[in-house]
Amino acid sequence: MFIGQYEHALDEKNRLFIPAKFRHGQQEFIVTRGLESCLFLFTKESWQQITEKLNALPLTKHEARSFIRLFASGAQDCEVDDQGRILVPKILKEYAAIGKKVTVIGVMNRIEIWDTQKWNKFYKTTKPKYEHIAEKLTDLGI
Amino acid sequence: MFIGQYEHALDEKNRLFIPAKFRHGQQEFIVTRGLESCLFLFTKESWQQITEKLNALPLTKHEARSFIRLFASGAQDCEVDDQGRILVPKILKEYAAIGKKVTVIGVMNRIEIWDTQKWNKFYKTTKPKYEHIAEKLTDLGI
DNA sequence: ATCAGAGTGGGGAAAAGTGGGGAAAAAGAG
DNA sequence: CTCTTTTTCCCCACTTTTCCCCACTCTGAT
Repeated sequence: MFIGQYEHALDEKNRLFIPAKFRHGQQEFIVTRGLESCLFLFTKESWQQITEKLNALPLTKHEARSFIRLFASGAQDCEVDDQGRILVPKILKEYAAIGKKVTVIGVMNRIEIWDTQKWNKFYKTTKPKYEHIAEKLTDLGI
Repeated sequence: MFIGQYEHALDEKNRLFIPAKFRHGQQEFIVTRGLESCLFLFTKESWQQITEKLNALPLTKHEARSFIRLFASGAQDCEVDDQGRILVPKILKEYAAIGKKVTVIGVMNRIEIWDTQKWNKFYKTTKPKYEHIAEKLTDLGI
């Protein structure tokens, strides 16, 4: 279960540090195009689960096929080096419009990689909604 | 069940003492961004319950994705050290604008961490309302 | 007075995080 | 196919943060 938020810099060699709390032993991740122009990072296990779910989708639908195409074509293996970093593929870096400053967040079964500016913007606009839903949760006795 | 109010200082290493009455055995908590810019501290068990309820919430896909993103990104594991302290993550410290003096309160199934100044302000403005609501409750036989 | 548990503070080792050099491998040009 | 350029990877050196441990104070109970 990945949770938390971290800021890291992408160095000139496009290497990104993966926080120690996200690694716990994992030597390898799968990166792919995410939603809202961020990148998704999966462990091998959760990648497996997702592809299984995708395969269960009604493939006759044109939309589903297109989605899987983009999802799979953007995916790539990422090895973690001895310093705990991965190399961000150029294509995905461009897709997510990642600059020098990067925000890495844990979202339960996946890790997301955001350009820090974009993340801040997303955070700002989504926060009011968040508080609204959070109030609902506390009303439910949480 | 957490009740009570305590004041503690955050030391230079951002460590916060958790009152003994809040610990009873717990070696680990989950901290998250709370409402009214304080921090929530959950036990692992109630965290589990929350994530389960989250999945049951009737939200549109996009809403759910955004909410889980904010919720998970604001959360973090906190181990209690041998002295009964946790390390407050920098990002969350900034979020709650916590200074040197901290007020820790028990709110039933969660603990809340407030900057003492903020807490006092909140307390002052809410107290009259509290008495008002309390009167209503006594009408109900409580 | 003594003791035990609660609460504070700090030193120092270990781990996390950062940056860069240079070899090996891959890609592109002629 | 060969040579050059770029990309990838492995290694080393360094800074910062986190964690573990010890020592101390304070308060209340016996």
